[in-house]
Amino acid sequence: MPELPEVETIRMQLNQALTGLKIVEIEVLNAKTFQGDKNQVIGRQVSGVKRRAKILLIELSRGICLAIHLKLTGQLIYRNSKFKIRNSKLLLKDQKSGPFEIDELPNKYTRVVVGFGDNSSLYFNDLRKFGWIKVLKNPGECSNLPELAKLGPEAIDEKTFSLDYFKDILTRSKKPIKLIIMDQEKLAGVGNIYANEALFAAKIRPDRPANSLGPEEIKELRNSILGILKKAVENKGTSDRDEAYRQISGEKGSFQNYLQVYGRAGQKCPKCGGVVRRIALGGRGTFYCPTCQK
DNA sequence: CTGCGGTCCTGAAGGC
DNA sequence: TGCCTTCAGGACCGCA
Repeated sequence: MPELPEVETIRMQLNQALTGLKIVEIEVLNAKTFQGDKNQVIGRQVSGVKRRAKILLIELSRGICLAIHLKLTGQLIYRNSKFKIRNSKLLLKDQKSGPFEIDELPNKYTRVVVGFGDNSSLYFNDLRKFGWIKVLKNPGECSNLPELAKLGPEAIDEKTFSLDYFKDILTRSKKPIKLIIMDQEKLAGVGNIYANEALFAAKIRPDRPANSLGPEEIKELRNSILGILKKAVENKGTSDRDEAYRQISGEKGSFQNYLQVYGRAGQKCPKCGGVVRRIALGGRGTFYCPTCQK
């Protein structure tokens, strides 16, 4: 599922691909996915692509902005004319790592298609239909959007996500620590995968009450969150089991190769050889090593 | 304020 | 084989 590193990867790639292009068409295949008036964005040029937490902001001319949340199964795939058909599949040309097979678009999960002036297209695919695109009229005042107004500091930014701030929010709650670091109002951008991985790296059990962490543990957990998010961005995100997340080319990320506990219930802990356990916290799958994490 | 559970949605997996 | 039930999961919403 797309979390901060996946959305940041998509942001950088879209910023490179879309900046300067003019939107000429919006095709809405699932009405609930696109909220707002598409006529307000048609004819406008992309000035840049930003991100806040897990939300993408495609900024357009005249102060209009498209906000996009991929939720669980959203993908943004960008296609231009550098494709050719072979055996009903498409192959991407001029890839450094050699051509790779990608599906034809639109597919059965395509909910919105954005067409640009150079004949390229951006496909919003979303199996579960939880994701959305919203038209914002005042991007300079993104606080107008409830989803943006309440967000905590960016979990990848060591300045606003300071040690003092982290200590403060942890000492105020006795909720399980994993729920706190996944709470977007307290810390923005961490989802289930990176919460599990950061807690493993910091050797802290996910069900520990937040206010039971000592000063060294708090420091260690903050460093783990910052470090893992940065490494995940360097690896262009995690394309795990349900295969939902893709880069805008359709390629997978590679951070799934570095996962230690997420999705590995019953398998050996990579550190101690014990068995990774799965519990439920806040109704979400939670993975940890009972030996390594205290 | 906190905490809990329902809701959205689809496909995979399990039961019989 | 095939139908039916269960479940995952980010964020919101309503209720106790």
